[in-house]
Amino acid sequence: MVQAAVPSVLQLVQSNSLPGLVQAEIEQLILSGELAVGRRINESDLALRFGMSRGPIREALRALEESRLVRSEKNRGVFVREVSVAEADEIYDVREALDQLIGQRVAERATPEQLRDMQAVVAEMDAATGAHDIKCYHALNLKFHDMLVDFAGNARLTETYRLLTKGLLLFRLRGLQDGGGFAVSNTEHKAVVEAIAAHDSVRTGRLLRRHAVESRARMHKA
Amino acid sequence: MVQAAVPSVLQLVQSNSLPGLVQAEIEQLILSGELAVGRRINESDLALRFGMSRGPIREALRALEESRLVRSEKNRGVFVREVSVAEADEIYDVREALDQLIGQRVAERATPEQLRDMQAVVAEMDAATGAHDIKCYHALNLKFHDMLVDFAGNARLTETYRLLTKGLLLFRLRGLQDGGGFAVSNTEHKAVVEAIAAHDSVRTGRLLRRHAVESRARMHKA
DNA sequence: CGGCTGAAAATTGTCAACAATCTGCAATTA
DNA sequence: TAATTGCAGATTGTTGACAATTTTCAGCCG
Repeated sequence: MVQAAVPSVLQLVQSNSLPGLVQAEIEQLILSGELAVGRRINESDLALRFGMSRGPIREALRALEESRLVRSEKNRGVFVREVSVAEADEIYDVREALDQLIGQRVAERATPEQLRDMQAVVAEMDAATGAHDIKCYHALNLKFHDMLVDFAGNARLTETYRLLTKGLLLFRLRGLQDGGGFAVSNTEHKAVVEAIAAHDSVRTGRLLRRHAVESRARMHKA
Repeated sequence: MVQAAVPSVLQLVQSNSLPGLVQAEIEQLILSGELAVGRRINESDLALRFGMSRGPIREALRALEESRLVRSEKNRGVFVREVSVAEADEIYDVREALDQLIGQRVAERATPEQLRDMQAVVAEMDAATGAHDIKCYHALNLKFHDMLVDFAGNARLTETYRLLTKGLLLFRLRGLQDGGGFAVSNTEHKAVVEAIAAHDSVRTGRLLRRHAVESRARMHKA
């Protein structure tokens, strides 16, 4: 019996190239923390693990280097990047500007259905806050901001934003701090969603930017 | 700012890897238009041209794919990307937001020496405008905006901005339009530099954003 | 004449081997 | 003992060959 739900592994393998697949795989390994930050990545090990030769692995690592998830030293190997506080600050600078843009656009374009989806996620975050489920809250928080940038309807903006977000994710992996203030953070989310519901693009932009600013402040506290 | 001699080819080859070198080389080939947009890139040809095997070429192409200068189709090859008007519009959306940020930061941080450098480039652009030297004006214009983002003092912002700018450059390669309005464009530059000289970050940000908006409008006219 | 078929050529995808370089450690020497 | 040297193992860098796939084009049929 065949599972028709997933777009079928066959099609995935046919459309995406092998290096592309392992690129996504390695990215997950990094973002999940299984490949510790700062550590060297052994090409042969990965090749063995994925059951292929080193060629595709090297191509994947080259792509990951371009997206700044790894850095490469000639004849020494590629390392999982360590994002410093200073660089996280740089990223936040850019992110604040982009969040304002995202807020404006999403307030202009969000459909009623999309609005309901966002409200649902915010409600789930409330539940996670009540249950003190930090992991769940983080996952939902990521999902929420992913939805926002998607609903902004600008593919290039999405790409740019995701790239920066990955850098921030990498930073948090260094010393996974609690950060605290879930309730406060979700209060800000609610205000954003309300502004979107009112189709007030200026206010949404301002609120989402401020949310980024506060998020940066919470990072500094930890 | 003076270019302090090239850091010697030896050092370059020792620090940068072979794929990294050819990546920069291919990027130049694309941005200079020598590799026409939309055309397929032949790996063997490039390998022959640069005197190496296909391995490093493939790695370079993967990196270029990640930076969206080429797209890759499985078993068919990689193609120089064609940037549509719609995508150029998307890029401009992001660029406007970033230009405002750049303006703010540069107004806060620019040193007197940097200010003089910027004024010098603007003067050169005036000369190029008088001589109707379009090519020269374009080069100086690129240089000017590169200086601005550099002087903003945020490396990640610089990376992000340059990536988007390359996309726009690729778009212009499709049908290299004159666009017109050099004099107008440089008038805007002058206003920006004046605001920087006054260390008025809010005004500089607003002006630089508006400059991007006008630039987009000029693109649409052509 | 136009479209189909299929084999040859061209091209990409992957691999395994070799060369170059780095790392760690033991032996040597002052 | 501390520093240095040299060797062995491990790892990355690059290559050429082969497999898989696509493209091209001549021949054929309607």
